[in-house]
Amino acid sequence: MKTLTLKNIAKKVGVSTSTVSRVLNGTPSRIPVSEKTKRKVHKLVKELDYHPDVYARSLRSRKSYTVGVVIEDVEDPYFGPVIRAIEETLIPRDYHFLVTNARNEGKRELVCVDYLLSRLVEGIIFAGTPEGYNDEAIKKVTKKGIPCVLLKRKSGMRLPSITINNENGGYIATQHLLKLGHQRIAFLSGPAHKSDSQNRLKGYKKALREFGIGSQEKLIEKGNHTPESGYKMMKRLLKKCPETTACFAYDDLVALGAMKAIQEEGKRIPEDFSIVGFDDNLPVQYPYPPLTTVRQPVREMGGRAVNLLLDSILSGGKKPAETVVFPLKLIIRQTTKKRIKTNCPPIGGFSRDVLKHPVNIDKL
Amino acid sequence: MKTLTLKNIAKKVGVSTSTVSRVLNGTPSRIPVSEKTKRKVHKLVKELDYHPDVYARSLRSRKSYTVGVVIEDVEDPYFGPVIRAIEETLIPRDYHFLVTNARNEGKRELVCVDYLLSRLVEGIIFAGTPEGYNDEAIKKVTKKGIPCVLLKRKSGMRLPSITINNENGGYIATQHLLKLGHQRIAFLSGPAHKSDSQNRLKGYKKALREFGIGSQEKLIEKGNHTPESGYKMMKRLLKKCPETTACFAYDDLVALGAMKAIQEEGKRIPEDFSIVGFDDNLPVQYPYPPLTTVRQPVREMGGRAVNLLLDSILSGGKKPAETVVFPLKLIIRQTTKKRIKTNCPPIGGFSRDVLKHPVNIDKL
DNA sequence: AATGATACTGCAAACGGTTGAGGTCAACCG
DNA sequence: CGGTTGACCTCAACCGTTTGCAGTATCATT
Repeated sequence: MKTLTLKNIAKKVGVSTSTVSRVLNGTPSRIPVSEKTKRKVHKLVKELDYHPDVYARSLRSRKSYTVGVVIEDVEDPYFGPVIRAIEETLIPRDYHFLVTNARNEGKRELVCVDYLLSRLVEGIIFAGTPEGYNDEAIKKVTKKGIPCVLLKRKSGMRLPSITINNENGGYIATQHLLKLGHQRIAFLSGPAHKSDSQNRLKGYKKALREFGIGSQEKLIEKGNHTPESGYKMMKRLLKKCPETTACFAYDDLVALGAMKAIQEEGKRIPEDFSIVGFDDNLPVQYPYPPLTTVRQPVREMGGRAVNLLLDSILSGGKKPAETVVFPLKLIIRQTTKKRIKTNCPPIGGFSRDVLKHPVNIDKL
Repeated sequence: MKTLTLKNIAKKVGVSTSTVSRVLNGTPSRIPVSEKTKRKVHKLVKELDYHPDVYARSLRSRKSYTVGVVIEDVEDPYFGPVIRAIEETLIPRDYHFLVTNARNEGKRELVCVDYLLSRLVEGIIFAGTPEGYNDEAIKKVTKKGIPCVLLKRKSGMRLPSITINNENGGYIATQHLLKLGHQRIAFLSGPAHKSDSQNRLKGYKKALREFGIGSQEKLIEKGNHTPESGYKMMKRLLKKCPETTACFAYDDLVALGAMKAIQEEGKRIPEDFSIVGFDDNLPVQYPYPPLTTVRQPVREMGGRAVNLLLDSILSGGKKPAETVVFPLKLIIRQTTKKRIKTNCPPIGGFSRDVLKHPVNIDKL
């Protein structure tokens, strides 16, 4: 079977390959093609189901119509929806993509990038921040003038980025608990050096302040973002401050671990203890009880990353380094509940309404 | 900056491009190259960090050194490790891969396959069985003489396949519960028409039979593979047969939903009720309590799929349609426990030891 | 010494497109 | 009517490899 080429089409229509090519590529270099030939070519292309050869095309034009994606870790369920979103946004814009896996190792990003560059990708999305990351891979790419977009990827470089408002996330989570009447609210932090962690903590503190409750150092536990860590943190916390009735966890996995510790200590969720997570990955919607959490609009974020990148590619990389911050949404499920009043006096001894200024309960 | 090409290398070494090409490709068509030139070329290639242009190479040779992967649904966390495993096995064998997402829609497989074929992939792994699947996509590929491997992909075609022994999985899960002294053991089935479901059920029945306990229709619930379904099945079950003390769930998600129902009904896990799941996806290791489950060796399966495919490609597709069945392993965590004897009489009224033959307790 | 085989190496034609530099023709301008 | 313009189209070079074919040098064989 002969392969179907431009030449075949050209011969059948009765024009040169150049013309057919120009019809197919929307006539670059301002050379017009008559409507009649256009129609004839398009008709035949459709009839014969002709698709130009990717390799020939890219060899000549030195373009790949492809963008690369460096995923922090494909085994992390967080990135499934990211990939899906990227795919869904890219295809309609006539681009394709190449996924690579940094395996959660910063230095593997370089391997990924080398591969992508050898494939002549026209842009790269860095999705997520692997451990031990640095900017080497990103620099290598930008140095070649290839546009990058950072999606939840930390970096010291000024580049278009997609992020979330971690502070606001911490704020709405904590506010929710406060509105339910909780006062002794703990924060189970992720890695202390991570900015995510720091910002969620900021929001947590801000909410407490606004409700006239100062933050207490002893209610803030530090760990990392695993269930084991959540479990340990909660164990420590309950030993130290058994009167705690609620907590905001760095993320859903931490929350899952914490829930285990809470229930092990004989407390019921949410009757005795309320807990809020962060992320809302699919699988955490169904532990018992289903987790109240702060949802990231992952799909939208992935889509936006693609659009930012494509705009940058198509405009010749002359776009400013826009940073898009996505809003977060509290998803109320069944791990949070109104605090049952006990004879334990409220913190500070007076009601919220009376308070005008934050009080640091450490001093009381 | 001039791009580094074969010609540059050739000129510097003082030979023709043909020779350099032959050095790099291990002399096809049995044409020898002197050791001296080989050395010189290799040295220079390393020094200049030359990598042949993928597009030129593929255009000329009509080979892509690439295999395609059709993933049932990238959002399903099951496939993260699959992708990782494929990657890890492929790279050392000097191949690359292209991932496509069937989005859990059978007919989208065709779109994926078309894309992969346009990229001249040399083989395709079908990972997972999307809903509404049929063999059209697979047929399209095999018709072109391109090797396929099926990884947990159902199909009516005789092709190299990677599967698990579902019956054995059902067996070891149920056996575990039986050994703990449970007798009224339920099975929360997945979609009844799925062979996975049927085979796990078979194993379940077999174990019961071996322990001298017949299976009871009323202890078998039918649903699909979601937590919601697990929740509903368990609710129904506990209403119908409150004396049930254990269950084997179709998969981890079903188990998660079931756990919710169990705990809502005031039963403790595992003190009052034991439960075993299936799959052992990462995120289910940390609900409260951590789930006892049947683990699939996903990594190994992915790796094996790649090796099967590559062998088939390199041998020119003359390999037989081998089917590899992977063993399953029971991972005992904290949702299963020895049954506490109550005054509820054992099924059949006599002990296990006395029984030589299976008894259908429906008849008792 | 002529012949043949063997070990290398180079030439040049592909592979299937893209694209800049003309070429033709009709319409339009002064 | 000569010259310019714009629309439309073709020529042919080129992208960076691979590979069939042919060529040369070396060496053993008869």
